[in-house]
Amino acid sequence: MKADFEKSAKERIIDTAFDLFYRQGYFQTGINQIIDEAGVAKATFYNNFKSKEELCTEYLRTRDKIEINLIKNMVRNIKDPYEKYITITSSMIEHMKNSNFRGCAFNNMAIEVTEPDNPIRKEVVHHNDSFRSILTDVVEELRDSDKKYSGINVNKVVNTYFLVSEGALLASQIYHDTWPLEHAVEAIKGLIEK
Amino acid sequence: MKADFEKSAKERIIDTAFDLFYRQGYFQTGINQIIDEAGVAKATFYNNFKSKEELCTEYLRTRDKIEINLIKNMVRNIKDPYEKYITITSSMIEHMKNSNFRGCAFNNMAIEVTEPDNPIRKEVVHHNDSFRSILTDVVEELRDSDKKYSGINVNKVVNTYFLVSEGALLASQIYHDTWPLEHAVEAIKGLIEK
DNA sequence: GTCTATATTTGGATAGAC
DNA sequence: GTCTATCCAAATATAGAC
Repeated sequence: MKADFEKSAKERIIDTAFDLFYRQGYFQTGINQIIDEAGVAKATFYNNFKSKEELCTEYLRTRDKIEINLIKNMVRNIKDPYEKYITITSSMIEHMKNSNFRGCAFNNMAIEVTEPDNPIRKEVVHHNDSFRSILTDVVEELRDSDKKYSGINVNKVVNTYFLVSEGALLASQIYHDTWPLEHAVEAIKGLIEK
Repeated sequence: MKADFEKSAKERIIDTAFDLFYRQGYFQTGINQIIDEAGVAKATFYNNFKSKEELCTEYLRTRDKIEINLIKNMVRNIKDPYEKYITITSSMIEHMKNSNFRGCAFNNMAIEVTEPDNPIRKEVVHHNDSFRSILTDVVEELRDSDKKYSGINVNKVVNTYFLVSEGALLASQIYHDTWPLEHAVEAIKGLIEK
């Protein structure tokens, strides 16, 4: 990780957006605050980004790379397929505590930006697709790991897992509490017990 | 339903907020647009509401009454307990199509308004509690309706049902498609089949 | 209670000097 | 490329006449 003074103006702007868009939301964060905290002049901002919207899509692409890599590394570092399956959801509990229960940066953004065809929303869909793809790999590996899991219908389990985890992340944000995620862990255990 | 010209200024303002806050979002809807479309003067607005935030809480209280009544009436008008259980989620499919996939007005609002202690968020939590309460009634009635359902663990089913339906509503909004809700219907059927 | 007019701040975005 | 200064529109909210 570079120190701040080693970073280009563009990197500092994206770093700042990373924090502010997530914590405060998109429409509650103005360009003026971003350039103040990034320590750049306004003209420098518009020299690097043609608009606030373009900054947002670049920010989301950066965040997607980071978060997807984090999940992939986490999955790679766990040997037991069942533990992989559980940890994808259980690890969200600590994440929510650390982020003051701000939930999913991507889904939050899609809810704020209401127009379905906005480029920002395409990044959000892409991130959800990537997450579902990881889920599919993990559930397939689980199914093939032991005879007792051989009856798993991968698509059905992945779809329900996805809905439960998204719902739990959202409910945890609404209630400012971890109970929805704790219940989600129990629910996804139940998905493969039939 | 009163005609527009019969309504007070306050009623017309809330009607307008009802439409605009949902369709455009809270921070993308300004007071100026609201008073224009409601056909009232700005001073009339501030004579009836002390701030935009107060309008929002009153709007949410109005919407909560309407939506909770709709669900309660729907449940009341269905005789079969299993059909009640299913329809709570399946009816959301048409709702999403009709609203251009804008999802849940309450959860959207809580995501936009980031401060956990904001009065607006208390209305959102209250609405979710009311929905969970209806779910509990419906699942209890299902459990008591037939011996084959007697093994249902009401709390577990309600919690998972809640997460699946919230997740499906959100995913349907993100993907601008009904598939998450269609899958959710299948998933909640599975919850009581064990 | 409802109007017009305005105060004040902030939004996103640009011009022109260096 | 980075700076200061500025433009213009829109935001929330208020004052004062009728």
